[in-house]
Amino acid sequence: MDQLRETLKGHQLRTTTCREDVLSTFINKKNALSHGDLEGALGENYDRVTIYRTLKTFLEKGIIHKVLDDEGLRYALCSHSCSEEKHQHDHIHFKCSACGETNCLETLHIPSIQLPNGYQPENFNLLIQGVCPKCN
Amino acid sequence: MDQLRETLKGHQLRTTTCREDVLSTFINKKNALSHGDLEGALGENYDRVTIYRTLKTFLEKGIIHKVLDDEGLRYALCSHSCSEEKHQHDHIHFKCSACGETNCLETLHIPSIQLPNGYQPENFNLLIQGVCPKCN
DNA sequence: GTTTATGCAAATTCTTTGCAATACT
DNA sequence: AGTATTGCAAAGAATTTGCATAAAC
Repeated sequence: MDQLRETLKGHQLRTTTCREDVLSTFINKKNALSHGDLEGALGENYDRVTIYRTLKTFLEKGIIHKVLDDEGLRYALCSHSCSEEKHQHDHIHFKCSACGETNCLETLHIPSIQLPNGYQPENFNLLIQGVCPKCN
Repeated sequence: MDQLRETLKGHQLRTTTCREDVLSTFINKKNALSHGDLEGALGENYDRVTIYRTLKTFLEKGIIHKVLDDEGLRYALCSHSCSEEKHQHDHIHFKCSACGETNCLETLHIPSIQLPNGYQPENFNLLIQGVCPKCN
């Protein structure tokens, strides 16, 4: 896929098979993935450590972002044009208590909230837990 | 403090010095605390494992709840009357990027959000990152 | 040819489990 | 006395680091 190479180049990253595979896994399964999920998906192809480092690199370059819930840490693709400098910061994640999947609801945004005096908000992160359409 | 004993009894827990100390640490420092924070605060008085178990117990009994941000897992006191059965589920947490503290904004609640069809929400968890009044 | 990424081994850190001794009611 | 909690040791996960080899540009 040249799509993948483009994305990597666009973030000043060398094209390697591991990075391509990790990236395409995120694109195919559209939900948030943990390190373990990736390890499972990519089988024995890559070292555990390499996956850790790939995730770290992708985070730093703004290709993915962290998603947290009660169970732990996951990662998901940044929607459009995040980079090292600029990040999109208005995420709503939905975690299904039935199937366990976590997805970004990109079309929604978080309504503005009146904070008490002195609080200077910079970004918002909403996690909603419940039952998703597939399991409903 | 008899206040502490009352709280523990109220949740069907035996009074032990470790539980009292953990609970009073949460009450004194009013922000969210990680396992490591508690270990630091309580010094060498208790075993690391005991603190893990105390946190787990407090969680189960509804004395504390989990707070998540980019850095990881923390815990904070439940506002009023959470119990094993009933939990209050509408948290807004504010994490200060300057001092690193995370606090519950208990007086606020999350505005209702129109989810796409099929999503059945059960609880909401909003993390706002920015600068808190103390650091502003 | 130079720089960057990978794999392997090993070190750290985080969290859980089993069990005997201790403390609580 | 009877039951729940603690501490210690040890096991098991999760994550990080160093360094030599291999791959990308």
